[in-house]
Amino acid sequence: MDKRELLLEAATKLFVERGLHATPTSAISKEAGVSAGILFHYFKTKDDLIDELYVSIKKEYTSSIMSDLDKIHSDLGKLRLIWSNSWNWAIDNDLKFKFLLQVDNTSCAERVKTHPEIIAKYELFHNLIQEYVDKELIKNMDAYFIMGSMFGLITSMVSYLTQFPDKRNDQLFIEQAWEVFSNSLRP
Amino acid sequence: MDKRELLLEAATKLFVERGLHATPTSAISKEAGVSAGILFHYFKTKDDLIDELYVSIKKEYTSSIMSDLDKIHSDLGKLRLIWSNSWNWAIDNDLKFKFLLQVDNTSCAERVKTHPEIIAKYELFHNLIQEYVDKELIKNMDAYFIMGSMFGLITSMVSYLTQFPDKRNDQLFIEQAWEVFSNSLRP
DNA sequence: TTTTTAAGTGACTAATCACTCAACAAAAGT
DNA sequence: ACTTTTGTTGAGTGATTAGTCACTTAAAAA
Repeated sequence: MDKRELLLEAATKLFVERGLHATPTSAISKEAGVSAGILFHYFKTKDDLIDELYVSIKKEYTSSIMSDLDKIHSDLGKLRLIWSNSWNWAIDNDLKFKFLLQVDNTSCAERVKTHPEIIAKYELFHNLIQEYVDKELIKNMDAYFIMGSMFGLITSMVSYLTQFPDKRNDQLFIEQAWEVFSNSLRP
Repeated sequence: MDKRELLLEAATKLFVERGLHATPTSAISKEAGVSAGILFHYFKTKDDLIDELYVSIKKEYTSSIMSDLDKIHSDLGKLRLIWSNSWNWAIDNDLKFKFLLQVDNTSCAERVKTHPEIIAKYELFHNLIQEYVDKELIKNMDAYFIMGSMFGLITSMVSYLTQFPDKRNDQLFIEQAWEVFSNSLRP
């Protein structure tokens, strides 16, 4: 078992449960079942661990929302796939998603948001949105604003589905939620 | 000058700048220009300070978004006022808003979300939304889902306006943003 | 085989932290 | 005037924490 990975997993769990400020490194290594010292072999400092964890989860998220797009050929179909990819990933990885929410609005996210690989993924997403704007499939506004609105709606949907898990398989609900989302972007 | 208030203000600033986990109580009292001990005269513990800060800001926010509603008589006008109240408050109080974002997704928000005064404000808001749903002014979905969508969109709009401040007075932008919002709720 | 490099341990430490407390100052009561 | 209550200080304390280090084990490289 990769101890680095064990540490990242343990950190995710504890950070979400207790918050960054209430999770000592000793608790992380204990939860991971490894020695206290090894954490500082893989990560220079605690902040370094937080940064790397944030980057790796952000990468995973941004990758997963763009997956299987090539299998869909209609334009709105692609948008709907991104939408469902997003909330599906968030629900399947709720600890990771909660960690993202917690750190996204934090100063330590600033340190990290410039990471080239993450910027690249966002550019990809941005270009796709811009394409839709150009094709007049969605409202003619700044693509970054539209991306933000998407994330805002997806985040609130995920929070709702976390609170009411039985809605996850409620096709009527899913369809209505999609309508809320797609109506908001309609030109 | 009320030292309790000075402490809360200093805490807001530092928590947003450095994060909860990197802000010692000593830094808070220093920033507030008061002695280290007085913090524990007004707040039992550091967590208590965080809780009280969160509650007071949340109260202020929930109050302000519902203000002046009685001056408006058309239904959609009221909804639009809530919408603009929200992002105006968030922009005028960006530190406080950032603090809310940071703590909202945290385990320590759980401790506090049950606060009766906050629940009361949300009930008020919830009832208004439910009224709109009943009048078929907005989509027939669970009012809590709709509230969540509203907050999601408002949050993303505020983030955007924080990044591009010159858009704040761009009437075309404001109007389009309102359309995004109101379209999303259209029945 | 021998040497070098990397992975891993856990007791240890220096620094930091949340929080206390004895002393004092200023109102507020009486 | 005197007493009580409340606000305020900052040095001090014990506990906790991030991070180190001397050392062990394992695996590559030479």
